[in-house]
Amino acid sequence: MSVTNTPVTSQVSGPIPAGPCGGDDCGIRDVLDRLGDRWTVLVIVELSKGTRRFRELERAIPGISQRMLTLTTKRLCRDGLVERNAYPTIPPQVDYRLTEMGRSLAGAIFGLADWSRDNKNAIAAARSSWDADHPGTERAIQ
Amino acid sequence: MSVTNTPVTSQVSGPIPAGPCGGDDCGIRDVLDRLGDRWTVLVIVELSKGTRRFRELERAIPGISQRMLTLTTKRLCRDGLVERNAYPTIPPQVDYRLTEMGRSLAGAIFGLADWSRDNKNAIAAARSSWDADHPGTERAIQ
DNA sequence: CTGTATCCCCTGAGATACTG
DNA sequence: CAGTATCTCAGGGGATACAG
Repeated sequence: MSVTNTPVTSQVSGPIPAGPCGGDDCGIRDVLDRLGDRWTVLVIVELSKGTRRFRELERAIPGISQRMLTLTTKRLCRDGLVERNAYPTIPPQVDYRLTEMGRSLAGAIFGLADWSRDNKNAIAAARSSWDADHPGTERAIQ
Repeated sequence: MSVTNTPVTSQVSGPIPAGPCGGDDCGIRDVLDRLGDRWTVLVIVELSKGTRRFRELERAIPGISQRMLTLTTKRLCRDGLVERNAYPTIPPQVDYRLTEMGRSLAGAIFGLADWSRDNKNAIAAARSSWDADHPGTERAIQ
C-alpha cells in the first residue's frame, strides 16, 4: 500500500545496440531481422519450389493469415528477394517468384533445413532426457 | 510501375543449391521454433567462439537481459545444443559450451551469416529502390 | 482473386528486486 | 557471480469486414 508512485518503466525497445563486442557477430543480426518472424522463411521455402500465386501460397502455408501473407510478400519484394508480377485480368492474378538473390538465400536456408532433419531425433532425445532430470521445470522455460 | 509484365521463365526446380527436400516444408518449422526468438542465435554464435561464462555471454551480447540469457541458455541445454558446467566455488562459476550437435548447428548458421554479408548491400539497394517507387508505404510494412 | 483496414488479444521480453 | 521471481508493456499477428 505504501507504493505510491508509478514505476517509470520506459521500455526503450530499439534496435539491438550492435556493439563492437570485441569480435564480430558475423552480421547475423541482419539476417535475423529479415528471417526472424514467423512466416518469411516458410514463404521463401515454398517459393523455392517455383512460381506461386497468392492463393497457392496461402494454401501451401497452413495457418498463415491473408494479412501476414501480404505483409511478408511485400517485405520480400522490398528487399529484392521476391519478384511480383500482376496481370490485370479478371479476376486479378498475381504471382510471386524468388529473384536470383532470393534463390541464393533459399540455398542457405536449406542448410538449416538439412541440419534440422538430421538432428530432429537427437534433439527430441536430449529434451526428454533433460525433462526426466529436471521434473517440473519444462514448462517454465518454454 | 511495378507491374512488369515479364514473361515467366519456367525455372521451377533448377538452380537451388542444396535441396534434398522436394515436396514438403523440409521440417523448417522445427529449426524456426528453436532459432526464431531474439537471442538464441546470438548465444550460439558467441559460444561458437569458445567456452563462455554467464557474465561473459552477457557482456558479449549487448542488450540481452539476465532473464533472457538464463532462459536461452537453459533452452539450449535442454535441446542438447549447449553443455553447462558449474563449479561449486565462491563466487560460483558456470560456463557454457556448444556440444558437438551445437557446433554443427553453428555451421549451418554461419551459412546464413555468410549470405548476409555477401548480400547486405544488394538488399539495401533493393530497399531504397522500392521505397522510391512506393512512397509513403515503407512504414506500413515494417 | 488479391488485397486493405480495424480491432484486439496473447506472448516475448525488459525492468527491477531478491537469493545462495 | 549466477541465477530466480514478479510485474509490466509493446507489438506481432489472428479474426473479421470491406474493396477493386
